[in-house]
Amino acid sequence: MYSIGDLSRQTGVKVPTIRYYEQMGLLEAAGRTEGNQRRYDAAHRDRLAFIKHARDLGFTLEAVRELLDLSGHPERPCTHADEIAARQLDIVRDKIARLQRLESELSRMVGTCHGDHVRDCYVIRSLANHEMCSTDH
Amino acid sequence: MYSIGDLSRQTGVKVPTIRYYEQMGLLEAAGRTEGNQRRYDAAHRDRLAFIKHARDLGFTLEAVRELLDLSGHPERPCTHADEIAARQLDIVRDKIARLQRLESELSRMVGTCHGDHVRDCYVIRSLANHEMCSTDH
DNA sequence: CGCAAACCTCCAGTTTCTAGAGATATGGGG
DNA sequence: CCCCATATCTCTAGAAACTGGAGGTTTGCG
Repeated sequence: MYSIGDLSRQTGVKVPTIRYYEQMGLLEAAGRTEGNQRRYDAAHRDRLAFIKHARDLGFTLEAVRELLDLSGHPERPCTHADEIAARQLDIVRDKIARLQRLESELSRMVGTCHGDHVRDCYVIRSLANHEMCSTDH
Repeated sequence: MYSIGDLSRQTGVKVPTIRYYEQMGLLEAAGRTEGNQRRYDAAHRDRLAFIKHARDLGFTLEAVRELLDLSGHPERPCTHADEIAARQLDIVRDKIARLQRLESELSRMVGTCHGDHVRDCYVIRSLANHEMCSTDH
């Protein structure tokens, strides 16, 4: 039996976040001690590790909820889980592409401050003037 | 003189967001008509375009505030603006790196569903079992 | 047994908007 | 000159996913 702090240390999920997940119905409410403190078992820990892992991968809580639901029904076909992951992959790829465009624009800005004054500053000027951008955003 | 809707169309910033920026002190409060509607001029439009551009580049409103402040003082040295942009570039590069790790893990998940049932599903299994990951996160 | 650390609940704040309700203003057509 | 659709006004609440604090109770070690 683990306390909420034990669970937090084992999974890397902060204590208030664990309570938040319980409140959101993602993590089953734990049993309590006589003094009303939560006590968890290994099943709770595994489920929380699953949630943490999925969150680290950028899944929304809504997607995590679906995934958890699926994992509780091993007899169902797994196309749906694959779909969720594929959707998430699309999102991640899109984010990467957009960030790379920003990166190129920002790196052109940085270190190009030759003038001593803001009036000549490339950073400020290129923010004020969208025509200086090569990419669209 | 532009109405708030004109300004919105010209800059691509939604109407409630313009009001929000005014409330946050990023955009100077516009003059009003007799009937209490906001009326903007070209200076407002340029400033809002600046904000929009910086937000698109991922700067926080706090950073935008600093940048705007700097751009209002052309006589100051521009090292600070360069620093802000450099910090942002670091953040963007870090995000890209982390997203690329996620991308490789997700792409290993997707399309590997050979079993028909969730019990055999790679997506679910790899979420439940962190040891299947090659990268750290 | 004493006491510090951990735990409890409840509520507010974070960030950056976005959306709705209910009321008023504007501007073009008849 | 009036009508009416559309735009605008203010105010408030909600979204997402937590995070932090206040004020009070429980645990467990020495």
